Amino acid sequence: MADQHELREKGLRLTPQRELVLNAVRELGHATPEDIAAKVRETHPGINLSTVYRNLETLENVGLVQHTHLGHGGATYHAAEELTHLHLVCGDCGSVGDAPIDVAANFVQNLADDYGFRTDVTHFAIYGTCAACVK
Amino acid sequence: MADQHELREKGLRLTPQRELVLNAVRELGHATPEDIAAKVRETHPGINLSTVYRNLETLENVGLVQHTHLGHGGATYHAAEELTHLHLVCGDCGSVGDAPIDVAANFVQNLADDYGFRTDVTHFAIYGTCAACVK
DNA sequence: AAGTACTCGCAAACTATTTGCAATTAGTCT
DNA sequence: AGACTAATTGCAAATAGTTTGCGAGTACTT
Repeated sequence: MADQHELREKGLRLTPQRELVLNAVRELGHATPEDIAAKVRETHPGINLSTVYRNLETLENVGLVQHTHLGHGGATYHAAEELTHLHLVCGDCGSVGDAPIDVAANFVQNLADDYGFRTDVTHFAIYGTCAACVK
Repeated sequence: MADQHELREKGLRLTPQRELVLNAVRELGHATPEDIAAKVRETHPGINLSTVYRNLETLENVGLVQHTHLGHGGATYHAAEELTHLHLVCGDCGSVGDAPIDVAANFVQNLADDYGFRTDVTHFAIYGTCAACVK
């Protein structure tokens, strides 16, 4: 298992709980820690919420998952492989749409040229009003 | 006082506390509710933190202030008049830089054209690595 | 098979924010 | 100026989300 390799390199283990958390993140796409815990509990009811938090942190350090801020408060997690889109959060209806990173290419380039800032557009959501709510 | 007018229109009052909160937001630029409470307490020690929260909410409804998400968890508040720049948050050193909205004009236009999404670029921070930390 | 250090579950601690309620007060009316 | 009414305040307690200390358990190394 490839995941095991990423972990062992840093002296970490691939425990059943850790694997379950990772799989849940991969299945769910966008998910809060609570969502992930709920998913894992479907098959493994005993898992503790703090274990989910700790494993998300660990998996993020190793580079297997990443988190994004979609709204007020909670972060949501993604598998690192799937982080190829940015998030359009609608302030009116709360929906979360996706858009390919390309639409921001120009913007990212501007920031790099003018400010030397290397942007990660996927980390924070793009906030505004979706097409449905604009009308 | 112009502020009073905005408030009374909706049946709201301009109390000393509310005025202090608004002035603090204007002076501080970027500030968390805690920062604002601390500022207000310099001249008015008795003010309660929940009053600050309630007034920020009220002032936001009226349109005198707005909030932005700069980091994990906490929101930061700005006077509405000053919301003419976006925030570049560095994930390494935590610094917050500013950039004029213009650099995002192109990006915003893309989202409008392709997705009908009306973007508010100032609401969430732009996350990445600042020039100093890149090197 | 045994040892070591990483992990787990649990409960309690924390941080940030919100709410209920009784007392107070800004703005309106007379 | 004085009275009235609904908005607002302070306080304390509640809530939500996340983190931490600790003893028991266990994955991986040799």
